[in-house]
Amino acid sequence: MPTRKPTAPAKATRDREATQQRFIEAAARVIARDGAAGLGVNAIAAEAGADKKLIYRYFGGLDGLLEAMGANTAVWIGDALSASKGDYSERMAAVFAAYAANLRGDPVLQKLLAWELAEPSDTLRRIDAARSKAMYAVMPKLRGDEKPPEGVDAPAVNAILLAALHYLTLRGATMGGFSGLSLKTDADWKRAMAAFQGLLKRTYPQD
Amino acid sequence: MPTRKPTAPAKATRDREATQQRFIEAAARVIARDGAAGLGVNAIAAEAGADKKLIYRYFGGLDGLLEAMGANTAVWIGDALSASKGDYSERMAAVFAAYAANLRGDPVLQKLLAWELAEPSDTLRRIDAARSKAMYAVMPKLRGDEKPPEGVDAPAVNAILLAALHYLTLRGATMGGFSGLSLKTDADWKRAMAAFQGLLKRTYPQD
DNA sequence: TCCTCTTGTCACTGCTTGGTGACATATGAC
DNA sequence: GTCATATGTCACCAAGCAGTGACAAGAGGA
Repeated sequence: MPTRKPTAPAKATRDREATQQRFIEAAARVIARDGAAGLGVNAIAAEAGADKKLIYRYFGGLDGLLEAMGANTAVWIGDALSASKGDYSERMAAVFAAYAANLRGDPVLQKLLAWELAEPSDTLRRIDAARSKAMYAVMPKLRGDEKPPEGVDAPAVNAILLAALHYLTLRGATMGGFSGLSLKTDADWKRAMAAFQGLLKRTYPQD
Repeated sequence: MPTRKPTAPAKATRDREATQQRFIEAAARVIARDGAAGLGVNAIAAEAGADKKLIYRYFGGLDGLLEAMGANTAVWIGDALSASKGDYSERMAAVFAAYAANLRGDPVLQKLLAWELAEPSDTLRRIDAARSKAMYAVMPKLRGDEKPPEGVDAPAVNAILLAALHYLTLRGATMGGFSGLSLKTDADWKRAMAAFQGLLKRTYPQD
């Protein structure tokens, strides 16, 4: 009795880079669908239609694959800046709105953000560092020459508003709202963004 | 050959309620230590020093146990309200500070909040509903008779600030900071709370 | 043609998980 | 005392997991 089937057709094409890319995209799909919970070499390999052994061979394991995936994250900023006119608070609000819309449409990024809050791991910390560098770099550019008003701790305020944006986005995606504020429809988000803009207006007044 | 050891001493005392309580406390310890990831009947039973079978018998399963645990959550509000003097923004800031301090010292609640963001489940939704009812009930009492200023969407603003508080607390616990704002020491938090208070002051001005 | 290295496939181990059936024993009613 | 029942204990199962060794087969150089 043979312990081995006579043969399998083997992959039609033999292309390491293409296979790696398939793994990376599969990992993103699995995260978007099942979140960090259902993440594992078995699930990713099944999604990619390839063998999990290759994950170890090409990426050294699951962590390596996730880092490779994190390195591929898009930039999602930039164009919001070019279109920014008006005073500081208006430009800030425009960037906030653009960032919010982008975040709301990116389930993978959402899951990564949620994952970071749940369990700190060195891998996640590295992914976060690479990703958030782009965001931090925007802030000074955004500010331009203007100084924040007296008595306003601009970095702290911006961190607060950004934190709220992250939290509300995640809550909207999972629970549909937070603290009595519904966050399902576009109208809901318009209301929320108006409140953000109001806070910015009052923090960085007339220019 | 016997399939069974002659005998085990059996629990010293037989007390269903005490055992249930041991399970509830063990579940809280496991969550505080390992987060939602390492949660499971095996881990909880081991932590409680009891048999997992009893979890099914007494709580109907893991979900029932978690709900029983959620029902035991403390109130964490109330005394902050009694000590609240001054205008609306000052009272609000006092409640925020009290809530923040309480949240920062409650790893179980932190893990539950993070878990809610990661994977929506009916159980978590029920726990959240029970817990947040208390918070929602505070808001109107806090507001008293005063009306919010024209053009201010008070519920949205409060949701934003509360969301930021949650997010920054979780980020501080896992990553030690967010968006360039350090959130490790008490001084860090004093700075953050000052920024919160500034936002409240500007939103709900002189009274 | 032959030979070697890489890419891909599969079977298998060891471990952990959620969940259950079978059993032992303390407790309290009678 | 007698005995039913609640309480606690343990062994076991099927399923899923991460990780690895052995093998097949395409690709390309000599």
